[in-house]
Amino acid sequence: MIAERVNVPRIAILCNALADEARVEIVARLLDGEKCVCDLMDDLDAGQSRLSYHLKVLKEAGLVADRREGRWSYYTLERAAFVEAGELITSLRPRASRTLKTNCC
Amino acid sequence: MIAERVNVPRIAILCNALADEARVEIVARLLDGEKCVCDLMDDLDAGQSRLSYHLKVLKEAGLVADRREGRWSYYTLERAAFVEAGELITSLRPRASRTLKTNCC
DNA sequence: TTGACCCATCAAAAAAACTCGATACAATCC
DNA sequence: GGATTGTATCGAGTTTTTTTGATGGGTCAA
Repeated sequence: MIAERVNVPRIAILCNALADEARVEIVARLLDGEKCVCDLMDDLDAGQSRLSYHLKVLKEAGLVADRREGRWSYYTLERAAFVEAGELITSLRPRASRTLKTNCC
Repeated sequence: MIAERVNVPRIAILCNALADEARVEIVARLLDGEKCVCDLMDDLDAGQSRLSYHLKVLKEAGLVADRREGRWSYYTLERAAFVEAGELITSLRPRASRTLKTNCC
């Protein structure tokens, strides 16, 4: 049984956070570095409450962190969570098909 | 601009398919090898139409393939799609923080 | 203090996802 | 043939997610 070695709830949470195009867009924009909500409103053109909502989903999944400075909230990507997500996806990857010739001997 | 290098729609489709615990459970079970719907009904205990529905979502995302044999439909994981998913997640991973000391010199 | 600004949160509406039972269909068995 | 089995699909109902506009809190500048 390999199934037990899979962290099902965590995979679902992380993937759920990345299941919406708007949120993936946000992540893509944050690859350029820290941004405040108003920057993101310009980049994507989305309403403020909509962005706040999606940022909250990303934050609750642990994929982004926020920092307040005066009136602004700055968001950044949480690198560790993306590393984790990659590892969890890898845990779902079946080993190479046995129908392929082995390349030994 | 790094954002343009990210395949936003594909990430959303793949993650959406893995955003539901039932579907991740199915994938986890398929790690043990090909199974028919009735096998999965036993493993998870879920109704038949529910499983068909989730299998369809997984199939449309390209994560599983099916094969008909007589009355049975056998499902398997599509390794390539999981490799792709891992790469796409990696494309969202920010480079290591600049605040860490570089380990050169 | 007043007013402008950035943002989080709320309530309501709209849209999408999910579940369940029923039906349909093809393959097998008698 | 008729009955049974394994599965896909449909429709209705429910639940969850997403969007939108409104409200309010905190910050800053005049």
